[in-house]
Amino acid sequence: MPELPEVEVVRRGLERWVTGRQVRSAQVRHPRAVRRHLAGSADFEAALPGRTVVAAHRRGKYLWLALDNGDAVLAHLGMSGQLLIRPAAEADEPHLRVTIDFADEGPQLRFVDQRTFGGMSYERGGAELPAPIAHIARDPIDPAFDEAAFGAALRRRRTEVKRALLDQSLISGVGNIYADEALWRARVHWATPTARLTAARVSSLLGAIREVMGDALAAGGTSFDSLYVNVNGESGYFSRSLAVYGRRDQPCPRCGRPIVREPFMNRSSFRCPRCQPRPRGA
DNA sequence: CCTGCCGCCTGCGCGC
DNA sequence: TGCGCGCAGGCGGCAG
Repeated sequence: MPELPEVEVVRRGLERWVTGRQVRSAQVRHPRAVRRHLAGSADFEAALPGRTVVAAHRRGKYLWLALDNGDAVLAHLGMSGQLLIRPAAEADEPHLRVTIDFADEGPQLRFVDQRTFGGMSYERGGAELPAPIAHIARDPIDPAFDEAAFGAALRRRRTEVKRALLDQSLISGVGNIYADEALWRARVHWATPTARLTAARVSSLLGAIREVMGDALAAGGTSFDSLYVNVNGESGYFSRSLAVYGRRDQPCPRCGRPIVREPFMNRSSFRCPRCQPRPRGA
């Protein structure tokens, strides 16, 4: 379940191992992996040869490789996606979806994705910011993130705070795990109406989001310093330090009360019933 | 425009 | 043992 910190680790890996290299060929191994590329697999494969990767960018959970002609390769890891750097001679992974080879005959870039919620597309003119993600808000560790504008927009919403945190057009990069962790750190109940949040509470919540992501990034930052780029949310490097997510019936690290799991949008929310009491009327 | 909800996918773990 | 089901969940698209 890659969220912002995991995706940023992948971006750094791509920056290190792929920028400056010229593509020789691209192979789509499973058409669903390029379903967002409306022109189809053959068009995706034809667009890449000869192009040189000039940068690796990220916004929220989206990644893109800027190319020397102003175009870009856009990628989203979805639930289970991985971008791997592997020698061409290495055996295929069971869920290998896309392969990109380079003219230098060095290691390939492979997109592996078990559940195929993720995917890639070739975006003409997308080097700066690919059109399909123009609606994605800046993320909380982006220097250009506008805290005041975020607070105002958040409090204008007529919804619950966790729904708002998961809305990538309001703030990007936050998924179910870090939403629960940040809400716990800020002692906010997931169902708190956004309209009822004070500016101070929004500021504290944003601080908690940055903190939990910063911790994750620090923990994960060591795993890309080798010949591979890897994301694996399930066995993730950060899962050990989670306070509430997935910890039903286990003691709250702060007060010891058992963590509760509650249904939320056909999924789950985890919280401490003492530190994060349900707001009146919610 | 705004908000809420569905369905896409696959593997795993559980209960019967 | 084996089967079926619930669960994991980001996000585009659509309904109201």
